[in-house]
Amino acid sequence: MLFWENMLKKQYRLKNKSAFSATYRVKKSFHKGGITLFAGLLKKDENSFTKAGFVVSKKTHKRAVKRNRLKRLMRESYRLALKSGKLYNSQKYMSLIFVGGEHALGKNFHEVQNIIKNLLQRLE
RNA sequence: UAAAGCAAUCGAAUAAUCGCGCCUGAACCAAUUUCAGGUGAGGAAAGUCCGUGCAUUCAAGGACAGACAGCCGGGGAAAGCCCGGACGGCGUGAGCCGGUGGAUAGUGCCACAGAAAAUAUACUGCUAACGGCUUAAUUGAGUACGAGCGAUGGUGCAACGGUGAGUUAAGAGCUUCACCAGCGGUAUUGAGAGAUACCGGCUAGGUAAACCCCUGUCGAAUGCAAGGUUAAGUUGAGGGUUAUAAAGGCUGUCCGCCAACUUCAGAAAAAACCGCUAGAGAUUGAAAGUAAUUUCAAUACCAGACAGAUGAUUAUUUAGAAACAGAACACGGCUUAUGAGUUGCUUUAUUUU
RNA sequence: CGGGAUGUGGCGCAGCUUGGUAGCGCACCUCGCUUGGGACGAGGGGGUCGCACGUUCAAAUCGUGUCAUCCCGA
Repeated sequence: MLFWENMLKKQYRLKNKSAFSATYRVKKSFHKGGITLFAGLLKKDENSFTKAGFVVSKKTHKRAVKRNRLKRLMRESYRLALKSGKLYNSQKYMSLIFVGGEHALGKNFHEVQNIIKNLLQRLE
């Protein structure tokens, strides 16, 4: 389980456009507190990494600083969840996308962390 | 002490734990990965309002359009840029603001009101000095017909210089006078925009952020998702390429120029690398200049991503809780947003000496 | 990153070119008609013209700046 220590380096992130649209096409989503979680297909190869993407749309807020802030909080929450092993069933999927909405913008780190944790628990 | 004005500066700090992009080196090496070290957002990175570099395509050249600038001098690659000055406006003041050529080149517009809104004398009016007429019969009285006048006119942002006197039949810049405004000329002064003084004639409405005129400047289009390289197939190869007309392309239009057609083969999507950061740079010092700025010397190399790196938590401190805000090819400006402070100079008011 | 538009009563739109009165439809209020309601008829109210500064005698209209929204291209 070495890769946990190095999680969210470049190769563990969801990157290209086709992978994003493929994940969206599954239409498996959960919503809580302004954050929406999209999950992709189940893994075919157990050794491949689960890739995660974080999205905050420009329509959510105009200022780049506030969008970046929410993205960083979501990424940090996911990283800490990985580190402590509280991933539940999320690693069965090839890809995960977290989409930040308008209601999640004002929240601090602990609130975001609880939301992410709750979303991960609901994955089957 | 209080309130202001201008200029400069700063754009949270420290520690611990967990993390990220890029570069260099080492280990293992096919790639990955690991370890160590270095480095890692702004004063506005923003808005994209101007101007450049750079790149590609087109362009023989010319004409007309078109765009931009608009007091003077200087700086600058250039700029709706900067500095110094002039003039005008605002403020008790320190200071601040100004797209500031031309209305005598021409055209247009100036609602309502008002006689009239720009060729003033059509209208309302004033005048019996002069001519005429009536009366009386020398002088006088009447009459606005001729003639003279431009003062009077409930307006309006604005009424063809203003106020006051003199002159007159009534009147008037009427050159008769005083002061003021405006125009022209001369002299002095200044590098110039201008300033000051004197003289002259007697007067010219406003609007050019209405069209426009004048002076000056400007190859055009597209923007790093430009554009180039890697592997095959990012189209290529062969023939034709005379004339006229229409459509098309080349710069917005025209002159002008290019090109047109056909045959064969091919045409799914994505990726990596270069461009990509050594520069109209940065910091420090010296010199020239009122300043903008320029020159010289020294020092160091200081983000380069591509779903896109600076974060999270805890503790302490200022102020228990820190503003506005995130590089995406680069640079010079402008504009806008911005918390708590600090420093220097200056002004006004009050109090004390 | 680049380009183009639009902001006017509660809603949807005119008016801007050529500057002087802000208008239309729906909605709202009152009255009439009706047993009552709707429809219809008559009357009425409601607008900082996104915001700020400027030009002008005068600005929704002209100029500059700014804010917001929408669309398009790669």
